[in-house]
Amino acid sequence: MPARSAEPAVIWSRPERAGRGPRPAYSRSDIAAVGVRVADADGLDAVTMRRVAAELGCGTMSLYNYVPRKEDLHELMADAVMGEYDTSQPPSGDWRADLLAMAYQARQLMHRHTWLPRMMSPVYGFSPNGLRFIEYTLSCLDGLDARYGAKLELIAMVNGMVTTYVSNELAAAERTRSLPWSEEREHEVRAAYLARQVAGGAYPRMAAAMAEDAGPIDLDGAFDRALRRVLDAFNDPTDSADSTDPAGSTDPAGSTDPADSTAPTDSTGGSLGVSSGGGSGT
Amino acid sequence: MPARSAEPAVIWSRPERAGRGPRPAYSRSDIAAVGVRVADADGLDAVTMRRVAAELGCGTMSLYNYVPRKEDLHELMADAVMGEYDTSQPPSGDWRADLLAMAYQARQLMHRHTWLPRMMSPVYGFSPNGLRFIEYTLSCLDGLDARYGAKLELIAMVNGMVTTYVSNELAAAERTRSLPWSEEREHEVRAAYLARQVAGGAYPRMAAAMAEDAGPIDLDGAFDRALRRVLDAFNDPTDSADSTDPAGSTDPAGSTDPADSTAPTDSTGGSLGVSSGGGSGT
DNA sequence: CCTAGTTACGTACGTCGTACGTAGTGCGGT
DNA sequence: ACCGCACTACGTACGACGTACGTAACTAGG
Repeated sequence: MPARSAEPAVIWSRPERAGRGPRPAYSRSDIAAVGVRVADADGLDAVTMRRVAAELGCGTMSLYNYVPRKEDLHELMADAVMGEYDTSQPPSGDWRADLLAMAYQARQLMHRHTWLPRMMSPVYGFSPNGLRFIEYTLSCLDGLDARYGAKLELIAMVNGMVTTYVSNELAAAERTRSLPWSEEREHEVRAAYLARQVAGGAYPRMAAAMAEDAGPIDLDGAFDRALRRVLDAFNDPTDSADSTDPAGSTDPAGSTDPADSTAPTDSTGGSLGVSSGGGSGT
Repeated sequence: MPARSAEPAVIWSRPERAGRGPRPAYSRSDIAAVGVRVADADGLDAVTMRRVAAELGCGTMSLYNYVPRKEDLHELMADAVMGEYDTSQPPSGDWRADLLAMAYQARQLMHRHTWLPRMMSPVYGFSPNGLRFIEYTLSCLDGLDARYGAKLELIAMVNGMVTTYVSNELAAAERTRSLPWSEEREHEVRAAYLARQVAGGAYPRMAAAMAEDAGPIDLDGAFDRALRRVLDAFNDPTDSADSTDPAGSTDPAGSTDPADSTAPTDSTGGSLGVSSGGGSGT
């Protein structure tokens, strides 16, 4: 990836329409819609500047007038699908129920747009529809006695769990299709490997797990219970140290890392939100 | 990405050393170590076949003798860092405490290798160290009366929560450094945008959140409590519908999606595990 | 010892994001 | 009115990337 020139701003901070030149031929939502359509149809990797520009009906480089970086295209897409959240119903007064309902909405959203979990990443800036989502979710939490920072963290955690859960679901679903070498062959090879490893006797429990008849685990139920528990955990601050205690309870060790347990400061930013990019490091 | 030729197998199913030709100059762990080193130093995106081959001391295409696809390189890397799990201590007998300890180990692991969360994805096949990790964690759960499928799901859920949590942590940490345009400028622009949005009055709660003095939220504590709750949730199957009930309780709606609430079958595969790739779609 | 299968690796193709230059366009200020 | 400039449009091109392919060297099993 070549060096970036300038222009720090998140895309939302630049106006969609500049005053001076000829009027833009396309709107942001046009572009976002194309991106979403391509991603839905052929996967996130198919969303290239060239492809989107072509489907939009313009030259590749013209797209850069609207979207300075590909990352911004992703942000547009994420914002677009977050517009699908239904925030019309007023909060019921039961914040647990409302948050759970939002979680299920998120799950459906990710089912409709399976590329969404891949770009779920906490990001500093919030998109318009992201703000709308957060504001609504916060309104669901009005009955919860906590600081907004904590509420945002709760929302982030719930969103993260949904992402985790849906990722598992989707991975299981994807596995059954879209193998170039037929599902059986793939399964066969992997199962053979696993069986060989397990046959050594080093992994008796894994062996038992494989042998287990695997009646349909109530995945939905498990997810539901876990979610409710997390929600409850933010309500009453009872038992922290239940009875027993692990090696280190609240924050064991943590020495050799950079940026270890430091600084949960600045609670408003970086809590949740959908966006892309995801810093590589350095 | 060009078309793939053949060879379905996961990398672990091919022997490291073939009998016939000259002896390979490097081992898998050599390669994995280089990949990890590069990723730790310069981010996951810096892990290219060329770079790794160069640092390894061989031509680019020679690397393909060891690693048929870049994805497999990632798998090698993931396996390598999963080898850092300490599974030497026998389970204490308190599975909650043990699982919590493993969660903290995972957190530290992701702090040491910040690229790890990005390739955390449930995958069908398990790497050697992944198997070791799962086997050990399952042994921690010996005292839990549940099917192995459920236990694997629990492990997956905990891992997912850790990933979510650490991703949040890292995003907050990364935000403060590694901006090409100086931190202040970035913050300034984003804050300006956010303030402008919020100033409209459409997002009163977000405004309040921003105005909040943001004393240090007990992020660690919140995570710890949430984790413990989830763990407890898998123990006693009491309250599903606590008192109130959201719009849809166990599985609301779910209509327009492909692969909606179907099929949690096959519990042994696709539960957890570290790997890369992550299907794009289609 | 032979030969078949491996390792080593340079070259090359197709793709990507995107910097840059040029030409055309229409609004804002005078 | 008009003029200038900021904007749009977009072709070309560069430097990555993953990796297919062909060739030369090598070594273990027959």
